[in-house]
Amino acid sequence: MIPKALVAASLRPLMLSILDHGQSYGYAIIQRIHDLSEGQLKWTDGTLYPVLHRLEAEGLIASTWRASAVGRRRKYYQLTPAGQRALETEKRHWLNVHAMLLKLWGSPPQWAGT
Amino acid sequence: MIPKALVAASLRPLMLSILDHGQSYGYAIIQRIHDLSEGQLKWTDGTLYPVLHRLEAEGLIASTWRASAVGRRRKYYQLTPAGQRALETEKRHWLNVHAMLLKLWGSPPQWAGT
DNA sequence: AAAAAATACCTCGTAGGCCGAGGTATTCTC
DNA sequence: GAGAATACCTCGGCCTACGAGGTATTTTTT
Repeated sequence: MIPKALVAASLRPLMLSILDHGQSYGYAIIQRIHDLSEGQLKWTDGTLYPVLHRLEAEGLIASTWRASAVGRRRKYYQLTPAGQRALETEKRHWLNVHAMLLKLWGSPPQWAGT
Repeated sequence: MIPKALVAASLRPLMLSILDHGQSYGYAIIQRIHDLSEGQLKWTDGTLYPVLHRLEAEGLIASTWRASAVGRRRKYYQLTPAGQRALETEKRHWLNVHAMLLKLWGSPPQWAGT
């Protein structure tokens, strides 16, 4: 199971990235995450909704209630321009840290080969 | 500045990876992180030591006090075999999440090119 | 047409962890 | 021997994931 801290760190970038592909709503996002991770990562709605609300409060996403063909109405979220910019920033930060890890993983440990 | 959650998520993998290159001690590790990140990431000792203690309590690293040529004595930490395995697990988890992000970043958003 | 199930959203409390502030011990410098 | 530098440690406040419990609407079952 993916550690809590890593879940926390990937929540925002994943959310913003998913919405960058088009508007979506709570349950669909949970499903999307589950699929993308091939079952490794499971968000619950208790995790998801607070994040959505926080992102909306920050102006990074905007919501609209809309009826669907089936089932009850859904609250669709979509990226705002600020959200697009935030996504770029999140990307940069993630890649920064990723680069650090690659540096460490790339060169073998001191005692390798002896 | 790197977001708190991302700092938290990278703490353990970075720590284990650094020690995988050879034993080290608190202040040196802080310095190493600072260098690796090119100034992006700054750990404080208030962050570092609790993590080191936790890792030691989990048996992933082991410590030995040793005098140095200059300054006061230092507590050197090194990876245990369990730590090596934990590093591999951390790596796997990180790469899992990284793969999810790449999937999302790799294919362009729906409306791209229109 | 009730009752039950399914879909979809929301919120609170607990627990866990970062990290600023404050503290100790040792060595070096003047 | 006073002060600075090095190195380690700890406490408390704050933030956040998420399980449990809750509401509203639609669909299915009997």
